[in-house]
Amino acid sequence: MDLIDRKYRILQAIIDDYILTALPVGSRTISRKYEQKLSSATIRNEMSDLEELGYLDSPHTSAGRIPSNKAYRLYVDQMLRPMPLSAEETEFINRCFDRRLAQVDDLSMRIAKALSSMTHYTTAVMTRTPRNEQVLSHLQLVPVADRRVLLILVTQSGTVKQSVLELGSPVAPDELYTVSRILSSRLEGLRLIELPGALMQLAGSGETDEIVRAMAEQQPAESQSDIVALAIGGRSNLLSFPEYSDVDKAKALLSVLETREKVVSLLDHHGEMEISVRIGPETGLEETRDCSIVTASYRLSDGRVNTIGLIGPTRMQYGKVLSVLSQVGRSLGTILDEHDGHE
Amino acid sequence: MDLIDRKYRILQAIIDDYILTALPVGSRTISRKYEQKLSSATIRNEMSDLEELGYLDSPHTSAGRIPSNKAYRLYVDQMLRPMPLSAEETEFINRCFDRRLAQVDDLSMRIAKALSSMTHYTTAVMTRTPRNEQVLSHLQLVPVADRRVLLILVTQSGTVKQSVLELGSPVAPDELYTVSRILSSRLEGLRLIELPGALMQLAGSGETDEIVRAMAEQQPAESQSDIVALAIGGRSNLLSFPEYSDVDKAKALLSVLETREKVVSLLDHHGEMEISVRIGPETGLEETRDCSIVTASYRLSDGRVNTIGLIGPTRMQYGKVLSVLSQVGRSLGTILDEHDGHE
DNA sequence: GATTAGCACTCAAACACGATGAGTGCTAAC
DNA sequence: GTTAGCACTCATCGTGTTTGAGTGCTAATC
Repeated sequence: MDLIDRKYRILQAIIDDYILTALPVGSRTISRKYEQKLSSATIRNEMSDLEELGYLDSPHTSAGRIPSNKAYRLYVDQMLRPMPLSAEETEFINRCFDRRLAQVDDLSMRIAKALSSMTHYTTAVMTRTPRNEQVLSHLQLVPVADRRVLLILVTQSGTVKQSVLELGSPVAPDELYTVSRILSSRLEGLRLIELPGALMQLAGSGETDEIVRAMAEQQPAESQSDIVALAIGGRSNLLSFPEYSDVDKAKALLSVLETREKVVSLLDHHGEMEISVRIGPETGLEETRDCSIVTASYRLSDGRVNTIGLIGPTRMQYGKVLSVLSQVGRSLGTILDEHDGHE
Repeated sequence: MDLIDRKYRILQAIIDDYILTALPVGSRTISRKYEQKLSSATIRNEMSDLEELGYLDSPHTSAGRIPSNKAYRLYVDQMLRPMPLSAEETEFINRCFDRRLAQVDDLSMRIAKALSSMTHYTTAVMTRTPRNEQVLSHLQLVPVADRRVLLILVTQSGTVKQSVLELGSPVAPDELYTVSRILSSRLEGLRLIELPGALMQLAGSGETDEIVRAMAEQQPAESQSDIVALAIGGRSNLLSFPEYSDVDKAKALLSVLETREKVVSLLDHHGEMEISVRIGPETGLEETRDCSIVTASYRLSDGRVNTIGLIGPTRMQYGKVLSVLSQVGRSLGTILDEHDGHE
């Protein structure tokens, strides 16, 4: 459905204005601020058409019009002008990645905070580590208490997973080191999901039986699903939007952010796009039917997938958000290249 | 200042009622619901006295009275009746600690969520690991990339710290294992803050120079301050309280929860008490001047300090909160005894 | 002397009401 | 096709009124 040039421009003006003010926009406003050649009456006619076409809604008869989800869709897909970031903003983003990169979790939180302070939306950063792509690089058993042993698994991507094993009888520290060396050399290079099987096979081979069995028993439980790390920043930003001046709405949305599975489902978009914009019901949750979510996903070379998501009212500053996200993508790319380049 | 019995009872009734309803309570309410022997006029006289004594405030002339911070203080210190938990509640708390205990961080989050769902307040759990009490148990270097090495430090308490070392030139994996064994046996038993010094001394001893030096250089930066892990749950609960139906107030409080240092300062009370209740301005932050914070601290045998805090309006269900917290303390104690008992 | 009934008074909250003004749709003129 | 003009709608805002929960005070009662 092509919109003739003028309708198109008017629609764009309406969306721009509404995104800025959150107030229903009337014909007069457009005529004065955006299309000075046309009278408000003309605009009115066009707006009437646009409503009929499903691009505009009217909250009530005398209140101006607001863009529909369909309009936002069109806006995002076709109307968005590239909106370059200021030098300070680019600088700011780069500085976030500047320091010696600490644990991923920490970095995620830093990204989340930075993005929410730049955009004034709420940001969630998810790092998903698929179990079945993780390859064991090193294994270490460390005595903690008498019959309690800390098992440390290091994967080739440098991720560390730890868990505690309960043993039936005490084991001497020295023995643990020996077992660690043996197991480490035997199991190195296996994918994590293959561990339980491999351990079971080794289990019959001698005195270290019990440790191996304990490991074999514990692993399956943990290898079920991917490891997902979440960091969320800028929750309080939500409360600045007039759409959440109703406390109940704000509460509902905050509750969603407190439910891990819901946040994951919001970030896990199934499309193929690197950057995706989902508007209103497209977000997939009832509670977010008048939110929009913009996500960007990056697949790291070690198989991990990083997803950054911003959430806000459907009246979102898509232009700004998309520019910021793609700049972050570029910066992140640089970092990761540096990091993995020499492998 | 002793209050004669009747005044005391009336004050208690007022506080109880206000905590329940959040509405200023009038003389008639007390006369009907709490002190049926007395007429509202009598209550009025008593209330007038109580106001003069500083235990009650009146929002305006014809609106009943609300307890002052001084009243809450008295309430917490002297009026609180022990309020045993129901069987289900105790059960619920125990279940939280039931499963195989995963990483501390995860446990913290579980505690935070559980407490906030039980009490309907917001919960923060802080685990502070003092650098200078941490003793090295094991050290391992793991190759990640060509000139990038993952350093894993395991302390005697079972905590794992990891960091990435940048080397000037590549090192063979086999060499890393050898170095790990040597360093591990040499450094074991040292406190973490002693590491840089010890490493410096070792640095002259041979070909492994570079690795040791890299470690020595990195450690000081990290050993500056304690490690503090934070988990916060139940933020959205705040929005259920009528005192936060004003979005701006809610936003201000949520912002505090987003500022790590502020949360830490709220949880880090300097008193000696295991359980502390701070009311209004006693919380120490301007932003929380009409909140109360109840914290419970537990010093673990390995030197870590665990602090659990609940935050809500000064009109807080102190009885319930204190019972829940002390039950959690008991459960946590059991867990930790099990955990450390055999050492 | 403590308690209570009674009464005048206060004040926030709720409600009704009209004025205001931003907006629309329609029609007729340009 | 565009625009001026006009009748109409409706949320918002200020105003005034009512209502009711509350107080303080005084005088009568126990």
